[in-house]
Amino acid sequence: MRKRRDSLASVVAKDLAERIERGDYAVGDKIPIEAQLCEMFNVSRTVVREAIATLRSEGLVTSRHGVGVFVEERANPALSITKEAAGELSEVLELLELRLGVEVEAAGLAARRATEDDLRAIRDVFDKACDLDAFAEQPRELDYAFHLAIARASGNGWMAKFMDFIGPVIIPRSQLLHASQPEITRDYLRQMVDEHRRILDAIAAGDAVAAQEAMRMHLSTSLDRYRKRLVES
Amino acid sequence: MRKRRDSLASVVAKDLAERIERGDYAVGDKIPIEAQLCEMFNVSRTVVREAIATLRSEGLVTSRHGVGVFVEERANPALSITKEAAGELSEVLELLELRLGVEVEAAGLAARRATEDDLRAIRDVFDKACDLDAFAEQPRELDYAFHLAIARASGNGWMAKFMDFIGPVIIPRSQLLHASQPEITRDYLRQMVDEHRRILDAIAAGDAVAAQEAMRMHLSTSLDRYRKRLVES
DNA sequence: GCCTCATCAGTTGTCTGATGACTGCGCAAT
DNA sequence: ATTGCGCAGTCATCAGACAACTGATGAGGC
Repeated sequence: MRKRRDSLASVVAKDLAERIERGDYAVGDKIPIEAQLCEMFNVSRTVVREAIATLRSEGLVTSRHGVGVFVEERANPALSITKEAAGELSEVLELLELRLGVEVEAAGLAARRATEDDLRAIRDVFDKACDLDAFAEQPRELDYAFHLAIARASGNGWMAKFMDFIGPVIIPRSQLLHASQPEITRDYLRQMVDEHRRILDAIAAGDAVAAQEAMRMHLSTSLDRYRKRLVES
Repeated sequence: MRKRRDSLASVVAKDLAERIERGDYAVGDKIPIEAQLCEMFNVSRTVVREAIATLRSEGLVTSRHGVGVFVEERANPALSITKEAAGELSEVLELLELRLGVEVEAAGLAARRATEDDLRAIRDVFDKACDLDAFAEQPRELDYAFHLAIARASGNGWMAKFMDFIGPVIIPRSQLLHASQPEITRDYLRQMVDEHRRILDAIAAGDAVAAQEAMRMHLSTSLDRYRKRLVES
């Protein structure tokens, strides 16, 4: 009985998207004209147009003025993180696992490819975090900056983009997430710096395997901390 | 003099998005009501509503019926693959590197967590590809299906989503990409089946390290094939 | 004093009808 | 055969009205 929850426009958009995905309308096909859609869904043109505006912004269709609306070959299934998903602790855990895979590889590539500039950038961030007081103030931000610098040093644009992508989740702003995060002690920070140093050294030495291992170790530790947190709650 | 190129709605949407990104309206703030926006941009309500529908679908704002439209904290810088990027061979290469990192991890997780059903699903796809004639007909599709099954077996939703995400690039439809792909010989298919078998066996045996290594080997091979192709062209 | 609930103003959601703008196609003129 | 024109189909935009929802205010009962 919760039909009021979703607006008509979004219902129509979802339905249309489904039909397109299902292949009812093939790529390149023209979908029914506005008037027909109005009749199909028993809604006004306003609603239909808003629904199509949504699909268009998602790249599922394109409108051609005076001609019609056509199904687009969608090359962007847009990997996106929704708030709800990011709110679930278990989802954050899974995201961390994904991140581990990517970053281990990034560390390996960085060891092979990092330029002098890349290394300097990584070292800069690392040095900043060596000051435990500064590190304690922005633990997540500095940690993230370190990892981002490595992703950049991998010379792989997608990895850098990927880190941008999950950044907002790693540095959570919502209270919910903060509450569910492990507490940060002085000892923990020291350990972090140590782990960072191992990664940095391996990359600087150009030892890809060692860099991968160090990164895996580092992320596994924080993954375990989260896991413990999860079973506690 | 290109004013006719973009629809009013998209112009308004872009402008509003810019203002939001720029911080004119802070997260949580209510943006001006529809009537005011109409006045600001000198457009009708239809246009404003379509623009807002776009922003909403992008997660930049949320509408609350009877209250207003509010700026969302957008946690999705939307990792998306654009057509142009996917067209560049070098970009495909980098995407493959990213994929390698994710899939190596997925294989390891699958070895630890795969259920009976998961294993059956992987084996089904593998068996299909064992018939070299069938494999030759849809080499990329079957290979992709195998990898997708493993990602699913990892028990990590994000990894499965990630594979969905890059699927369209791995199974390219555009002529451009096909032309730039390595040619597929009978020998190559046999080798693929062999590599797949190693991965499958390791996962079935629950040997995470072996699964990771097998997967890394498998993807490295195809990465090398692409690299060779790149220097040739 | 405090709680309950009806009412109201403000805002988004939906509907309707009309007009403008653009495209593709056929047809006529050359 | 080519060119140009007009027409029908379709999307884009406008204008106005009403419906539905929310949050705040204030009246009334306890």
